[in-house]
Amino acid sequence: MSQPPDPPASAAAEHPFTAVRVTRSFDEVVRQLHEGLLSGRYSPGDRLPNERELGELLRVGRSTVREALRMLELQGLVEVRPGRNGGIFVAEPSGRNVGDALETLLRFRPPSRAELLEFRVSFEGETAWWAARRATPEECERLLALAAAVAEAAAGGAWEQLAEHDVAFHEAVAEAARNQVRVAVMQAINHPLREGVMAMGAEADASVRGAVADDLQAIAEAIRDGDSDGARDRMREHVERNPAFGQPQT
Amino acid sequence: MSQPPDPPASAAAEHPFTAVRVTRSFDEVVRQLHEGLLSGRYSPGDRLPNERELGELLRVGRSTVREALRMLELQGLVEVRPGRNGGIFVAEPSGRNVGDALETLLRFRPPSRAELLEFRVSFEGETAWWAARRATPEECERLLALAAAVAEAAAGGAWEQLAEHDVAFHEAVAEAARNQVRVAVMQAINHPLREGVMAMGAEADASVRGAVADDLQAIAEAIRDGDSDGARDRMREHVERNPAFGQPQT
DNA sequence: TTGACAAAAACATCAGACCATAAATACGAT
DNA sequence: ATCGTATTTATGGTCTGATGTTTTTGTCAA
Repeated sequence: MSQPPDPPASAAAEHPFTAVRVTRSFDEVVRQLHEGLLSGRYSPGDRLPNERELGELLRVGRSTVREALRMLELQGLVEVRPGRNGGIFVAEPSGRNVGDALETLLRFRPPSRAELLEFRVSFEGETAWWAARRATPEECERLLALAAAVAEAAAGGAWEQLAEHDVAFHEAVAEAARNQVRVAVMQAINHPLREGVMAMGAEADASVRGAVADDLQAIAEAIRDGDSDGARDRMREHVERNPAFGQPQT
Repeated sequence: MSQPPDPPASAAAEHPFTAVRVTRSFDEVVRQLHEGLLSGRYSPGDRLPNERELGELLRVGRSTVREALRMLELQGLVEVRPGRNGGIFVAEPSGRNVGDALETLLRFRPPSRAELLEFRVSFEGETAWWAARRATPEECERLLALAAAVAEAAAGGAWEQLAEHDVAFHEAVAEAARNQVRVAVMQAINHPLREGVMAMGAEADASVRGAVADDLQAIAEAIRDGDSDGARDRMREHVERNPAFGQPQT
């Protein structure tokens, strides 16, 4: 987004000068593609002109287009597929990429795990509070089903599925809270968390695993009963007991 | 990050199969550069081999290296400078890029103003709470100075500066809360907010403008006094009174 | 000392070729 | 007709070499 205009960013704030920055042409291509995607002329799944055509339209070389596409791809705005009937497709924006960015940051600045936990305790607690006030009966049912699925996976030792359902549960809570911002943030912090959950599962003993499922069940019930304070407190305890963030190594 | 392994992502979760995905070579280059940067052999500011040399080392063409570099650059891991004595430099990882990613997402899935406001009330309130417990004397001084700057700008009708300082104040609170995740989220929600603040300034009458400055002053004082509950409540009131969110159009 | 100009080192861009992939199509045997 | 295989074709993936642009450094003369 605002990268080209102000690279120094947090630098001095007293001089009215800003670093001269000549726009590289692939940055301009990125900008134009962003505008095109925002214009509403495309829907997720639509195919954009291919690389060669884009180059002609924008009057730039193919490699320039490709460098821009790599950025769009990393931002999760397009998906590129090779082969006949392949091409450049508009993607469904999701918190996924924010999560990837956060994951990268945490990989390169590991000390912030405690910070992430601290944030999650308050954020997820609040989210549960709102979910308890807004969840529809269908959503409550889904939450209970997911809690049950986690219990089953824990009993069966299926770590992968346990992680999958646990993440789904947290995201479902955010959706029940009816707030896109929360959904985005939840997706962002849950993706990097996921491997951590799996790593934990492999080590944790049965009591811990059972506790996870019990926690989720209690949260789901509180949300169903509209007990917002209870949902918040139980979620906070759950997150605190299960930081679930393993070493984000390769 | 985890992009290459599972493009379908949220698809079926019952089969143990994962989509076959041939690794493009620039993805491999990204992976190796990540490893190299994580290895600890480089410090921020160090210069990596130039594009041609990297291509030779990794046995790939220069365009492949460049596509990888665009991604590293977007992730905030390297900085590329042209010219003699230019090259590829290791960057200091920061929450900035997470903020950019979140900003991109919000640009493409604009949340309603109500949703953003609701999130901000709780998020910024909590942030102020932590700031009151952790701010150093220098940070408190900076907060008070920023509040004063806002008051001055409001009195003088300098909307641009008012917005600038207001945003800086909120980010300074996040920094005082000593949590990178909060800083990243704050940066993310403040960027789209900024234009909104300016739009508001042009319309608001003097009393509103003065109230903004008073709010910030009160918040800064509560943080200085270590009154965490007071800081949180005042911040919540401030945000509620000043949603300040224009249309996030181009 | 100053200014103008040339040289050098790096990224930026382009054009074109060729490879790899995956779907569509054609074709031939059953 | 149906199935399986081969060919075609549209697309992205990669490499190469040439050329442009930007920035710093060096040089030389006024």
